[in-house]
Amino acid sequence: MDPSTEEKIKEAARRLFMQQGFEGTKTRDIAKEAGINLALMNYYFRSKQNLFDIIMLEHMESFVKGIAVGFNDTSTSFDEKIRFYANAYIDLLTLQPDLPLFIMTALRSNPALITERLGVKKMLMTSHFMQQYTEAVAAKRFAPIPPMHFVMNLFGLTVFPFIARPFFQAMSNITTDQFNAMMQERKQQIPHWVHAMLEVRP
Amino acid sequence: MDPSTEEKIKEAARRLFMQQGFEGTKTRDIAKEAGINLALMNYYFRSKQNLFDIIMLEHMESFVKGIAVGFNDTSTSFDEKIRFYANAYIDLLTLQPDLPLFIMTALRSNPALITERLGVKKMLMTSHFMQQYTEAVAAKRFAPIPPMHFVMNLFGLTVFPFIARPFFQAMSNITTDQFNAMMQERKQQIPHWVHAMLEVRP
DNA sequence: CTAAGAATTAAACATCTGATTAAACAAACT
DNA sequence: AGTTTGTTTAATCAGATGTTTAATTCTTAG
Repeated sequence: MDPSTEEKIKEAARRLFMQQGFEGTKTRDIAKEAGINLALMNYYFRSKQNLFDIIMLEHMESFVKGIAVGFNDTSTSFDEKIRFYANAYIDLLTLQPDLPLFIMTALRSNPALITERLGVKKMLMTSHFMQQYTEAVAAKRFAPIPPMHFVMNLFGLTVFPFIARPFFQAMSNITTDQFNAMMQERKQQIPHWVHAMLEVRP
Repeated sequence: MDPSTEEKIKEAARRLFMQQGFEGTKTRDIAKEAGINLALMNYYFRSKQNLFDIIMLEHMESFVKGIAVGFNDTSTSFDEKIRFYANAYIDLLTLQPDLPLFIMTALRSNPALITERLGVKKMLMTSHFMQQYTEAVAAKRFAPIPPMHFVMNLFGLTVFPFIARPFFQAMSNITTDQFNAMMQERKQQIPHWVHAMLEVRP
């Protein structure tokens, strides 16, 4: 069955907003991409801004949830959580490589979005994963790296290659397939690298 | 002495393009921010696109040069180069925190820019720094991490916190001053972390 | 079947936007 | 002085852009 008009608009808008941003995407582009009449965008979503907000919030949720999935599973070890995270998140980003840049650009013009709508702080900083981390630091099994630095490192190792992909592709002349293959390798390596950092003695 | 009209336009455009992107910045915004008549933008720079290209290339140069400065100094050791890089680059990004997002957004819509205009590959991948790296790997002093993964890790640890700053600030409720203080700490830590990763045995 | 409601369309609208023009003004030169 | 060259200004233009309207077509409940 064909997707509904409403869904066709959303799909087209997702693609275009993701690639070209809010101002770079024109209502007529959305209509053309969705194969619908221009007026239907306003009929179903009232305004371009409203459509953008809806899509933005959905993406932000999947971006944050994509990180946090598995972080509150009390049955897994710290190492298992890192392995699970790297796997799941690199899969997500391989399917939606423009997601981080889209989110960060939107947050630049409206930093309050993430504070208001989502319990990011609670979801991540008070997660079982971070509890395990701080316990291990307290027990001196890990180097005393402040939690926020640790989180920056973990996310940076995972997300940054996708944000700077054009840059890295220019540096190494690799195809997108080869790039994706590298990201698969990182699934295995990131847990090792993170583990090594946690052994650092001050 | 007052900056020239041409320079006033450039300064205003730099600020606005950086914060709001190309389409988000209107020619009338630039004129107002620069305190000049609307027509002068076209008089000095012919078109908004041309002005953007000029600014973009300047920023891209400082972004890439900012990385590569010190990478070809044959008198310094590998460790010294990493320490120098972390220091210099975090200083640069503290002064221009929106630079990476600006560059990456522009590269998304025009990935060829970086290939055409700048010898990134040569500047980084064939640098003295990377030679030292591959030699150390060959001599089994470092773990056999492919150079591109190593570069992704090094840049990711440095640049990603600036790109995702709104995200991290929401997570930890810190002020911009506190964030900058954390970045200063990373100057010291990143060399240690990178070093630890290079000890990983497969 | 048919009337009411929902969905779709082409056209129009008001405003915005990048760029140009012609005139006014200023500075430098002879 | 007057002339030329470069700079600035207000007004204007043509096209783009987000949204609305009124008419038309499609669906569906009675």
